[in-house]
Amino acid sequence: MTAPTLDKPKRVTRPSRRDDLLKAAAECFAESGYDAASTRSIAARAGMQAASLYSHYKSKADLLIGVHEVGIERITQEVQASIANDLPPWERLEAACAAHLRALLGGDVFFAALMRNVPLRSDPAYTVIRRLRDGYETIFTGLLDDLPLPEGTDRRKLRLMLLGSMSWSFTWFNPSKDAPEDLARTFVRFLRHSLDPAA
Amino acid sequence: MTAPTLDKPKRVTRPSRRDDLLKAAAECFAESGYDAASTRSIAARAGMQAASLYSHYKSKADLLIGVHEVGIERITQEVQASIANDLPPWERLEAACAAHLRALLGGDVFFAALMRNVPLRSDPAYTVIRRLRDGYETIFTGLLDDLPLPEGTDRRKLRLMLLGSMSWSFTWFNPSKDAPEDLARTFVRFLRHSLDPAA
Amino acid sequence: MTAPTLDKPKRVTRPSRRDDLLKAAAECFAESGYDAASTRSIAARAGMQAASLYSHYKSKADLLIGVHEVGIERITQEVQASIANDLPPWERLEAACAAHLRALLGGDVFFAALMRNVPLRSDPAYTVIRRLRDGYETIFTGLLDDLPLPEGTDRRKLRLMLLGSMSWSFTWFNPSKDAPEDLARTFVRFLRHSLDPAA
Amino acid sequence: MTAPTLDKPKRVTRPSRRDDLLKAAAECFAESGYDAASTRSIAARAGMQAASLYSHYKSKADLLIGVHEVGIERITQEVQASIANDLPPWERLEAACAAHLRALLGGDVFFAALMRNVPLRSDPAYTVIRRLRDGYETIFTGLLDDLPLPEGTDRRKLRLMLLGSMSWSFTWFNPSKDAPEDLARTFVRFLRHSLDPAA
DNA sequence: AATGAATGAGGTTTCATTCAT
DNA sequence: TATGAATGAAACCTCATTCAT
Repeated sequence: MTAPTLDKPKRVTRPSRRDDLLKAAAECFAESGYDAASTRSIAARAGMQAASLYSHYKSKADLLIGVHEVGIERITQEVQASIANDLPPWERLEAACAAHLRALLGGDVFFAALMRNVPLRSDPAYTVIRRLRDGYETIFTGLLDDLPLPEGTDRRKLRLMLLGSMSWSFTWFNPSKDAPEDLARTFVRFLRHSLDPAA
Repeated sequence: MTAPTLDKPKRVTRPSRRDDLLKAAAECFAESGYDAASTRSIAARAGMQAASLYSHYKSKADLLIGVHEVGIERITQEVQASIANDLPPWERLEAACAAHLRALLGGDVFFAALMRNVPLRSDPAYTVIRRLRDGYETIFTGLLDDLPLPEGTDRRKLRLMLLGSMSWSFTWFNPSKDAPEDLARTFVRFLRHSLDPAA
Repeated sequence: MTAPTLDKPKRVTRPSRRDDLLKAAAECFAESGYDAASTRSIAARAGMQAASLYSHYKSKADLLIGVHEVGIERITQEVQASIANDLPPWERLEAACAAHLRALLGGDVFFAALMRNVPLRSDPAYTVIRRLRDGYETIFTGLLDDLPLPEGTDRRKLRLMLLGSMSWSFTWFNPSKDAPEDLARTFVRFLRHSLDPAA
Repeated sequence: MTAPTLDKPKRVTRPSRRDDLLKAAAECFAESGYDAASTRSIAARAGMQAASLYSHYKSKADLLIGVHEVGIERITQEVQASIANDLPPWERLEAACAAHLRALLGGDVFFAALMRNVPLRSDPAYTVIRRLRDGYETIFTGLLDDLPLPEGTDRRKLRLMLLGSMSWSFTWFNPSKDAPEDLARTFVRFLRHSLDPAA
C-alpha cells in the first residue's frame, strides 16, 4: 500500500510532560523553598492540575529528589568538561571552581533549587540527596589530591573551606558586581599564595 | 507589725514569658526551619496557648526577627570579647573566628536558628534581618582592615570567603570529628601562609 | 447479554454538589448574616468538609456572589412572568409588585439571603452585586416609564420609594398578619390615588 | 483662708471616657457592621485597650444597645423639635420626614450605626432594640392619626410604607444627587396627591 | 478606671494527597 | 495521562472575654 502515515510524531519530540514538571518544580523550589512551594503552584506552572502531578511523581519529596538528580548531573558534567585538559593542578582547580560558580550563580533554576534546599540530617530525604552531593564533591577531592601541598596539610578541611566559601557566595552574589570566574580566581589564589607579607 | 519586705520576688524570678517564648521559637526555627515550625508548636514549647503568643509578638515573622536580634546581639558580644586584647592582627582574626565558630557550632539554638533561616532577597523580612547581619559582619571588616596584606588584595572578597566557609561549616560540622577552634586556626592559616610550595 | 442501558443515572440524580453548596450557603447567609455564617457551617449543611467548599468556590465572598446571582435570576424570572400579559400599566405594576413581594417574603432562602446581605459601598463585593441588583431593578424602571404620570413627576424617586418600601417590609413582615399580594395592592394604590381628601 | 484651689476641673468637663467609647463603637458599627467590628478596634478608636472597655460596658452587645439608645434619643428629639409648631397635618408630616431623613442621611455615625444594624427576630438583642425603635415610630403613628384620610385607609400600612422608603434610602442615597428635604417633600407628595391622571 | 497577659473557641484558607472517572 | 472533587489535618491568626494587678 502507501507509505506508512507519520502521524503522532509528537510522542517522539515531546515525550516529557515529566520534564516540564521537573523544571516547574525547580523554579518553585528555587523561588520559595521546598516548604513554601505548593504542589498546586508547581503543577500550575507546568500547565496541569495538582492531581496530575501524581501521575508522574509519587510525592512532593520525590520531585525534590528529581530536581537534585538533574541538577547534580548537570553540574557534574559542566565541571568535568572544564577539567578535561592538561592544565597544571592549581590551574585545573581554578577552572573547576570557575565552572562550579558559573553554574551556581548563573541563574539556572536547578542549581538555585539545590542551594536553597540543602537537607539537614533530620530530613528524611537527607540520605539520598547527600549521596548525590557527595558523589559530585568527589571531583574536588580528586583535584585537591593532585595538588602539591605542604606536608601535613589537611586536605579535607581545605576542600570544605573552598566549597563552603563558594556555596555561601550564593547568598551574597550580585551579578552586577562580581563575575563567577573572577571569584574563582581570587578564592584559589588566596589559598595558593601567602597573604602574610611577613611569612 | 514589722516593716513590709520590699521585694516583689515574682518580678525577679519570672521576668518574662516573652523570653521563654523567644527561646521556644529559636528552638523550633532551628529544628524545623521557619516554614515548618508551627505557631502552635512554639507556643506549646513555651507552655502557653498559640493565641497567647500574639500578646507578645504580632506575627510569626516578628518572632523570627526577635530571634535574630537576640542571636546577633549575643554573637556580637562573644566575638567582641574575644578580640578585646593586644594580640597581633592575624592572631586576633583567628581568635574572632574561633569565637564565631564556637557560637555557631556550639549548639546554641539562637545561632542555629539564624543559620537555618537566612532570608533571601525575596523574603519580606530580608531587609531588617540583613541589616542586623551586616552590623555584625562589620567586626570582621575591621579585623581585615588591620591585617597587613599584599598590595591589591581584595579585602571584601577575603572577608566573604572566610565568613562563607565558616557559615557553611554549619551544614557539615560534626562535633565528634572537629573542634571549632581547630577549624578557625586551620582556615586562617590556609589564607595566611602559602599552600603552593613552588611559590 | 442484552444491550447495555444507555443512561448514566448519577449524572441526572446528583448533578451538582455545587447546587447543594449554594443552597446551604443561602440558608446560612439568610439565617445568620454573611459575617456570622461560618464556612464550616455552610459546608456541614451541604454535607461536606469545609475544605471541599473550595473545590467549587474560591472564597466565602464568591459564595455570596453566587447566591446573589441565583436569587436575582430567579426573582427576575418570576417578576417577568407576572407581567407577560396585556394588563393596563398600573395593574401591571401592581402585578410586578405582588410577584416581587411574594418572592421576597415567601420564605425562599435565596431572597432572604439577598435581603440580609445588601453590600454597602465599602464592601469589596459591592460593585459586582450592585450590578446584579441594578439589572433587576431595570424591570421596574420600564414599568414606571409605561405609567401615565402627571407632568414633572420624578420617576426615579418614585421607583426608589416603591422599591424601598417593599424591601423594608422584609424587616417587619409577619405572614400571619399580611399577605404579599395585599401589600402590593395597598402600596400601589397609595401612590396611584390621592390620599388627601382636600385635593 | 484663701479661695479654694480650682485644680482638677477636668473631672467636671470631661467626665466621660464612657462617651468616647460609645462614639467609637458607633463609628465602628457604622463602618463595619456589628459582627465585623472588633472590640479591639472600638477600644483603639477610643484610645484604650480592649480590656478597659469592660470597665464601662459588660459586653459588646451592651455597647450596641447603648449606641441605639443614644441614636434613638437623639433622632427622637430632632424629629419632635421639627413638629413643635402649628403647621397643618400634611405639612407637619413632611417636616417630620425631613428631620428624619436629615438625621439618617446626614452622616451622624449613631444613625448610620442604627441603620446598618437592624436586629432580626432571631437576634438576642432584638427585643430591647425593637422596643426603642417602636417608641420612636410612635411619633409617626401620631402624625398619621392627625391626617384627614379617606375612609378605610390602612394607616398602619401607610406608616410602614413611608418609613420603609425612608429607611431604604440609606442604601442608595448620594448626597451629591439628592437632598434629604427634597426627598421628604417628594415622598410625602407622592402619597398625598393622586399620581393617576385618570383618577 | 485601666491594663497586659492569657485563654478557648473558632475564623478562613491552604496543604499534600487520594480516588473514581 | 489527566482531572475535578473531595478529604483530614493543620496552617496563621482574631475573637470576645477574664483576671490579677
